[in-house]
Amino acid sequence: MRTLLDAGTQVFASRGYHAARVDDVVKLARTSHGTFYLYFANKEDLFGALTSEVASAMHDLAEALPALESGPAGLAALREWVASFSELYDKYGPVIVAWTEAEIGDSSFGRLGDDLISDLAGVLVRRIRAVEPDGSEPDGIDPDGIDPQVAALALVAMIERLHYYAMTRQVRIGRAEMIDTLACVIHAAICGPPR
Amino acid sequence: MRTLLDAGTQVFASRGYHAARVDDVVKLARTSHGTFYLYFANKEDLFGALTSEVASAMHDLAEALPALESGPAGLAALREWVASFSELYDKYGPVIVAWTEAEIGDSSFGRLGDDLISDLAGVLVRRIRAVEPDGSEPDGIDPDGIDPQVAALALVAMIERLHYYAMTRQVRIGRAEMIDTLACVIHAAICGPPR
Amino acid sequence: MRTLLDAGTQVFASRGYHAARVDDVVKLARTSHGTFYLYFANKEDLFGALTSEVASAMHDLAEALPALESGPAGLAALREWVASFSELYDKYGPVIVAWTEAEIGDSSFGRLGDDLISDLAGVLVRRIRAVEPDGSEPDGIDPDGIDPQVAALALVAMIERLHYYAMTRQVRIGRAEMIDTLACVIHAAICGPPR
Amino acid sequence: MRTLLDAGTQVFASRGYHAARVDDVVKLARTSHGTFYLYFANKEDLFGALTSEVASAMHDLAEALPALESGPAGLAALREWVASFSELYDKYGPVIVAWTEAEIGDSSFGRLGDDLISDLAGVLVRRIRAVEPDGSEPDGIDPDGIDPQVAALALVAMIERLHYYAMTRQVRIGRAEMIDTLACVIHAAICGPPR
DNA sequence: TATGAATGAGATTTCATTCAT
DNA sequence: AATGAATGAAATCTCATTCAT
Repeated sequence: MRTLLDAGTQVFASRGYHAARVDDVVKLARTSHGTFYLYFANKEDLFGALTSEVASAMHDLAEALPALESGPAGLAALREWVASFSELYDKYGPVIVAWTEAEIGDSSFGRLGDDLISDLAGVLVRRIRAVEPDGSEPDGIDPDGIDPQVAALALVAMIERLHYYAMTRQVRIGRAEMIDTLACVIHAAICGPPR
Repeated sequence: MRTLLDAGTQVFASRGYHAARVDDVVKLARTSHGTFYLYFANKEDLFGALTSEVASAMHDLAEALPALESGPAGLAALREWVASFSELYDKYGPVIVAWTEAEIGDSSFGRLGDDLISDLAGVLVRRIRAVEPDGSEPDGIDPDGIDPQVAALALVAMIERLHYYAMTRQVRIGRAEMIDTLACVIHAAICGPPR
Repeated sequence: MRTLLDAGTQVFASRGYHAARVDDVVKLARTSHGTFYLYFANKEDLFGALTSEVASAMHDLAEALPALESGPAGLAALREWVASFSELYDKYGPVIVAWTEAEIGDSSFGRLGDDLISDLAGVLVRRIRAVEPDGSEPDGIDPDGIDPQVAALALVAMIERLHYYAMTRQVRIGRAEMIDTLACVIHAAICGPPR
Repeated sequence: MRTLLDAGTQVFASRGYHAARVDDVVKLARTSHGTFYLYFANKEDLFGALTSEVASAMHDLAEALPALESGPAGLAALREWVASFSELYDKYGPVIVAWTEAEIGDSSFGRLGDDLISDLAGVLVRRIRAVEPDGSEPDGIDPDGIDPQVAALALVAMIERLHYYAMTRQVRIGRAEMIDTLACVIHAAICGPPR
């Protein structure tokens, strides 16, 4: 069972969801087809088990997003959070990558992916609004015509996709540089530039 | 031929590369299997034709990225460019989405996807450097520890992925809001905030 | 297609519906699995094609059941009809036999089998009632407590099952004897004994 | 053991022999696969135990078939016997039904089914012959060209199959009507009509 | 050029049976 | 005696590709 989950993670990571065969998983787990179908109804079921694990970890991480404050302290807190995101991505990256692939052309996974992104974006929107609770002029995001919802989604997109690039592309991106860059861009976008 | 390319675009868009069947393409194009293999060596070949079309359009767009200048004029120019990106994504988005799926676990496609992203990021890096040619203090991206390469990749990630969200998610994102937001965040990140 | 139907008939006849494998059909038809699934969705589909052919032939035969008259002329007409039933059973027997097996534990076939029997019994009931249109004392079926519906069903049961025995058992039953016997028993049951 | 036999009866009844899974039996009996194979060599073995139980009960019933006498007394005795058949069918019907399915295309079961029918028909033939021991003109079955063997088989077919219809079809057949009808038709066929 | 029926390799799925505990 | 996880042979089904017309 655990063996199958682990084997599944590896196979999905290396071949992607669609190209992965139950046979690959079974061989890697050094077990039989019969055993596989004893624990999982099919490939999708195994994948679902993997993704829901990730989804809940991500949900917890989203909740942990700190209040966004101007100044070095706020930036440091944000950098800390981005670092934990990276750590999570290290652990679950392969599954997330396969997930982004699996959901294409298959709505049953699309739902999950949606939830994960929306979740994170939703928390971010609340943090953005908290920056300017009195309607005062914000330094960061230009108030004219910019929807915090869209901004949040854009920032989430950046975080997710840069990690994806880092994991899948041969372009080598340093861990620290990635975290610093993300934290700075997000902080600048929301709280305005360092003064 | 053109019919097959169009049908291919639609099919790859709705089912993804792996789940797409030659049969689907052929039926949509109202032609036969025989004809398909007359023009394309195989499924991959058709897909290659589609992606290289996208790749060259994207390459041209990357080259058209304007010089990044502070102030409203620079922002307006950038917004213009983001708008053309959106337009291109309207046309080629489905292929790009299928591409991101196809390349996972298949190095023959990985190369192309890499090129597209690297291309855009490369041009962006040159534009970022141009902002501060004399090594003077930049207002935007914090000079301490931030690699322009990584920043460029992060911004490209944001652009690409937000468009992807807008295309595939039920989350409705307004076209204008998306363009404004991307332009503002990029501009703020590189040139500093509007003063 | 025709080859597959014929091969199907043979295979269902020799191995029964449940034990029949698509592979058997394909081998006998000297074609491939691919071809099989080109014409039929699955084993059930092929079987459905076979049974509906039988069902319509049986329906026509039921309609041809003659009016039941006392005396040698009535008996002769009945014998004629039973003979046509036998002929039909010669042709479709294997399918009917498989059908009676297939419907067990599978309601989707039960429906068809039901229709066939009900059809025949329904016509027979009308013929029985016609024998005694004025409510006069019938010579055959005892009027006290005997439902013509049940009697009709009983006779249909006898016809069907005796043919089944003749086809599947090693007990050798002569064709002529079978027809004579059935005609006599039915005639006696409905019209009374020969005088 | 008894639990397994009972569970087997239910499962074979509802799904038929071929579609029945050992797993179904084991689950219904609230025991394990291991235990199943402790008592039975395999699925067929369990089925064999069930059918031989039926076969011996049927054999006893066949022997109990009364002498066939003309007149109300003979009819009453016959009705009594048909009633006991019905009772037995109530108990063993499901197994018999599964049996008729199992034997198709599988000679190892065919033997048993044959025996049961032949048994009953054999006794019936002796009873028919007893009606006319001196070769005198019988009132019932027309002596010209009718083989008592075939007639016996036909009547057995009717009895068996009508009970089958009653058990498996939605056509509602009243218990009393069924017994009356069968007794009357058999009696009329063999002993001639009531005078 | 164009067709589409046919192919068959390869993937998925089932389930009777075994065996270590 | 009893268990039930594990097995793997055998069945079902799919679809990219070919080829005779």
